[in-house]
Amino acid sequence: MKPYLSIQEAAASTGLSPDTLRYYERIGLIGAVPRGPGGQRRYVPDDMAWLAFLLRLRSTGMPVRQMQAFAELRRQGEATAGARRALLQAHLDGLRQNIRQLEETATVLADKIDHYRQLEASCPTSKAKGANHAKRSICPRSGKTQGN
Amino acid sequence: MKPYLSIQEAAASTGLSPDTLRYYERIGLIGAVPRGPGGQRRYVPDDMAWLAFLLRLRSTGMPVRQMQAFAELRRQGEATAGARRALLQAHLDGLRQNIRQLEETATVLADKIDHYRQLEASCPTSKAKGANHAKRSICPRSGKTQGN
DNA sequence: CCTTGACCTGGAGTGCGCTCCAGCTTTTAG
DNA sequence: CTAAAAGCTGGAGCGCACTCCAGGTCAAGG
Repeated sequence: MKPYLSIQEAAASTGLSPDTLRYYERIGLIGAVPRGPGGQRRYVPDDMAWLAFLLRLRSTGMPVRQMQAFAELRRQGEATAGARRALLQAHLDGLRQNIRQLEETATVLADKIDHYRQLEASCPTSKAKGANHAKRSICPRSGKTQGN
Repeated sequence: MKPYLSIQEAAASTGLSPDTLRYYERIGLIGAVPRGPGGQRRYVPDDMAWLAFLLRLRSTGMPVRQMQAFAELRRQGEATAGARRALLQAHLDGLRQNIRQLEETATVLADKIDHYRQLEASCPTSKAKGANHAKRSICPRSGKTQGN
């Protein structure tokens, strides 16, 4: 079995494009991918694992700058383990807060959708008008309150 | 009490900049904010509520294009309630999936951090080398496996 | 009345994260 | 051996979501 992947295979396996892989290398997110005799990149399992981790960071909204910082620390070796842990910890803290926020908004959206559903179900011909806060009937009366 | 907010007050209360508020109006995210005699914008509570909702959508990653679509539907009135609900529902579905993904990554990060912590704690002088998957000792032996 | 600061408009500029391109070399299938 | 496909580099270009600017208007305090 091949002990490495071509750039195209690496692209397929990460979901990134070859251009993006080269870009990541250029900006130092992945440093010095080993090359074959013709100068082509040979992505080894280590590279792939690192890429997968980068993608996780990216998917949680870490900006490229920060990933660069992390990559640089990693390149500097063992001595930076503490700094790397701190960076990850900070990111994780932010992420957890972000998740809470998203969950809150998810319930708000769900409520709004429910509201729409009720409007659609219970206001016969003159359809719903949006999230007005009417207490008695959810059907819109008149006046031009424009709900969301 | 003032029944409206100046653009600056609206900015302060939403966390957006006055420029961004004007920009949102230009691109149709908020339509036709009422104006005072001199042409200045007067943000009324309805506008503020709508803005708050937009910000929720934005914070959950909805692209401006989609918010524009939603705003346009809203402008078209009651008849589009169904479409709006569908749009929100789709967004909510995506959001829920996104949250799950983030949670998964959060645990991965937490694990990685734990791993770092153990390395730092148990490998005396030669500090940690990263997330190698060694089974016996977590302390790095030799060879150049570069962990994350 | 006059100044000062907020506001207005249309349009240009910015930072991020890619994405595409030209021009050339290398690899691979027939 | 040849032709097509894939890779390489350096640099330009792009879409998004703002952000800033010039040049002018308006309004509120002294």
